[in-house]
Amino acid sequence: MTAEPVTRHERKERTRRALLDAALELLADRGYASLSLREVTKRAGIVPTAFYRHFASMDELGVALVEESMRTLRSMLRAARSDPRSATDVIRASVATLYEHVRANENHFRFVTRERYGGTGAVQQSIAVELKLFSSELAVDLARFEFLREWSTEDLHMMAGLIVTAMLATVVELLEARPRDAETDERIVRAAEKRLRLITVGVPGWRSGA
Amino acid sequence: MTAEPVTRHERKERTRRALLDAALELLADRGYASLSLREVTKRAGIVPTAFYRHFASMDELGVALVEESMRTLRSMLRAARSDPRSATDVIRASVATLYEHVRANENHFRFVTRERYGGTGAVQQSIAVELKLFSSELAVDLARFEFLREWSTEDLHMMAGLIVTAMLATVVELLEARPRDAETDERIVRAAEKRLRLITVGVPGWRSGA
DNA sequence: TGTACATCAGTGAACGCGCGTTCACTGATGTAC
DNA sequence: TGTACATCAGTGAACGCGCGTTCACTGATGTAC
Repeated sequence: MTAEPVTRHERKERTRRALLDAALELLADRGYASLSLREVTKRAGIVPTAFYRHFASMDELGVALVEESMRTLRSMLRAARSDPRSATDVIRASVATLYEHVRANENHFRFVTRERYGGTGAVQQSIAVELKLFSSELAVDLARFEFLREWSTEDLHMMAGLIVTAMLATVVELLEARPRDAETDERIVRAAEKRLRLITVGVPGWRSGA
Repeated sequence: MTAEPVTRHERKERTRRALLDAALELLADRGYASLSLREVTKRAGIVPTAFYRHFASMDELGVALVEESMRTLRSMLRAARSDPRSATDVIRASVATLYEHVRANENHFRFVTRERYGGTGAVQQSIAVELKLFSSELAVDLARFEFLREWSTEDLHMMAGLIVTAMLATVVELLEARPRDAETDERIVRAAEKRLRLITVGVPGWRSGA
């Protein structure tokens, strides 16, 4: 039993966290546009007007959620890069990393996949920008592979985009998996690996000028 | 100048059509969940309460939009099947058909791509079901190709799902194309063809048991 | 360490607004004879 | 064809509700001396 002498700054940070978490929880089965400021504050345990001590608007909170979620996605990319399992099978290791990160951060992944095409609000624009950057990072990673050495930058971006799209489809499958058991997860992971294999198995036969 | 002797039934049908169109127009830059009954009726030119003469709820109107949109997608699939251009290049012909249908029915395609992952409402569930059926239809089409003869049903569905996902990504690119000119469209169409080629070029090297 | 004042996260009342839905209605169209 | 009644798409007033935002406030925490 500690006395917990929290500073005012710490308290404020906790409330901010509570607002973000409340929003993420409410987003479990709805779109961001349908969230109301009053709902979020109610769930966070503060009065509606106190919201403005932390964000100027719901849009601002939404963009903060995008940034936080993209941090999760980038940490996943970093983990995939340095995964020792990659030595034996890059695809298997990458999908495994994806799987682990999705299950550990379902709210973030659900938010991104849901809002990705949701409209033209500040949240969606912010996600579009971030996902393009993310896709570019992946393109750089792809360029390191020996068998992709002679590919043009444009083709690498095309492939990266296709992989990101295929991976996000896998994310959606994982989030909507029913029943929620190891067998279903296993099936989805295998399908994701197959998709990636189908994409990469064509690489040697690829003619850039096609 | 005809006298236009419209029956009561015809008038009702026109109003229903006006409601559907009003909703589709409002959906140009927002998600379905953010649409209000009053907005839709206002744009359709009727009083809010008259809405109930046509739909029991906004959910019901939304599901009607899904059915209508999926009819557009199916007509596209039918057109692609019988396209004479396929004789020389199936991929090029299919992407061309997609392109034409998207530009001719932007509202329907925008609606489907937007709402696909939008949440767990009646509209989203309805889209999920219809897209699965659509993907299965495509799998059947794929089975007709000589070089896919020995593929398992499961693998054909996997490939069909990947193609649908890649195609819907292309749809989004077309709908968000800026600037709106022939050059930009051309670039997107070429990228879409490349993606499909990358997917299919791997087919001969595919090991089903991989 | 003790005091006096400043800061500021959170409160609670109040506002005007658009919402979905009810209800009794109107008047043109449809139908039976 | 003409009349009398039925149908029903659309009207308009009204309701209670949750919304975002304003404002003056409270009282605990922070700071200066």
